[in-house]
Amino acid sequence: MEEYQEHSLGGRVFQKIREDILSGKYKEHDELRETTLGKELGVSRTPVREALRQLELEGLVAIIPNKGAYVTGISQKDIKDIYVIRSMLEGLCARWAAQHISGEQLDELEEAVLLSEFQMKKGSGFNAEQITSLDGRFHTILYEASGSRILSHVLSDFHNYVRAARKSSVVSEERARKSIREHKQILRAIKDGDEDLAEQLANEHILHVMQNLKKQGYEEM
Amino acid sequence: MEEYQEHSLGGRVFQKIREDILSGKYKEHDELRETTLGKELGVSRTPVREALRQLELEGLVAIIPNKGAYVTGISQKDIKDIYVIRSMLEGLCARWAAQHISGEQLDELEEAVLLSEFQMKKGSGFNAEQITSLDGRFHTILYEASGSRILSHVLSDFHNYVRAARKSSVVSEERARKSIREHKQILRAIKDGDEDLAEQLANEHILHVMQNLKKQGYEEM
DNA sequence: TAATGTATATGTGTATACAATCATACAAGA
DNA sequence: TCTTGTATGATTGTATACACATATACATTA
Repeated sequence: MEEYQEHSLGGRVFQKIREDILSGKYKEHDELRETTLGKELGVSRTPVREALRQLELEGLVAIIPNKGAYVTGISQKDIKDIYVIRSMLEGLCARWAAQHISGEQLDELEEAVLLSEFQMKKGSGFNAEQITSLDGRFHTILYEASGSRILSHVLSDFHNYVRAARKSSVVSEERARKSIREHKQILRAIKDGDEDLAEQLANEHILHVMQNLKKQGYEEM
Repeated sequence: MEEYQEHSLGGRVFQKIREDILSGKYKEHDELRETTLGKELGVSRTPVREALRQLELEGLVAIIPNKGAYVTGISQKDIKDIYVIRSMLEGLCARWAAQHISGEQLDELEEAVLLSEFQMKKGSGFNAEQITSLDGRFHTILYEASGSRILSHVLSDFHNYVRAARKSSVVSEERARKSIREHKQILRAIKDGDEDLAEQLANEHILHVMQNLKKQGYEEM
């Protein structure tokens, strides 16, 4: 389904601009000119336009007809709101996953957790990049396991939104360890088919991530 | 922010195609050819392409590179899922609204409720169109009153998604009456600043809408 | 007959051209 | 000086042209 985003120019332009907005390269109220962006990325206006229209739908860009496209960006409050919403929906997701998950998906979840533990135990290095990626993997599998296209879609969107924030979230090795432990508990509950526990744990897991984020200098939210 | 959607060709094409998918004119797995759509709507391929890319992001269309765009549509299960998710988020929304709502927004909510009651009491006619519109208005104001751009965005999206379903939802005059009464109670709780009650009532309100939907022949979900 | 290669047609992907709109600068008049 | 009108440039909106990918039909060959 997301093939397009990877293979086409327009898709890559979309991802690139989104990345640049989320990472802070383009700041609030910056004007995004089609020709300029096109030149920077080495493409014509057409794919840039398509990307900007998509970004508007995502709420990262505001388009004023016949005038221009302006960065809306994402504030600290937005991130906080997303985590609150996510905590509720990840709970629901875990509950549904406990009902619907397939054997194969269970295996994939196990693998993600085991790989995470392996990466941690490998000690010394503590590859934040890898840990973040595996964390994303765990959640993505969980989304699909919910059996709900809609829920998966929303949660994936949010996940993307806060990716920038998440990078700084797992840098703490201590938090990473706890996070993996929590993943393990969620997995256990889902395996046991304990919906209530799975929901509660997943809910708390996100709240913990949020609390950790606050500690790391996002307290102005 | 949504100016673009109204004034530009691309925006209107987007809305038109979305409407046609949600209303069932285009069915699951139908292929949407750019040239064909362009001819039908009297525009060139360019705005059609932009619209299709946006629809892909919304999940209503799947694009396979160099092949075509296919309708994904929205199943009964999708609608059911949306209502479950909405019931949680509308609860959260009402809670936040109870905290943040402005005097002006309170007035607008009151007005929406009063107009609804007026429409109902006018008896005889029972303008479903009007009632549905006012229901949408009530919720939209509530979304904004939450003070959360993110939450408002998500809920608006869902609202749009199930608009087709909603039309058949309020046709029952009895349900319309109850719905308005529930709106009134939610408004009261928000006015009193009773967050817990507002959340609970809004939550139940959506569940009631869903139950009503089931009664009306969506039981295969 | 079945399999494979080639030609052709259809549709998408991207670039470019042209039209419409908006912003700015500057000049004329009150 | 301030306002208003006009010209000019820049930028977006839309249409079209061309390049590329894919599917289908048909011919060729084993």
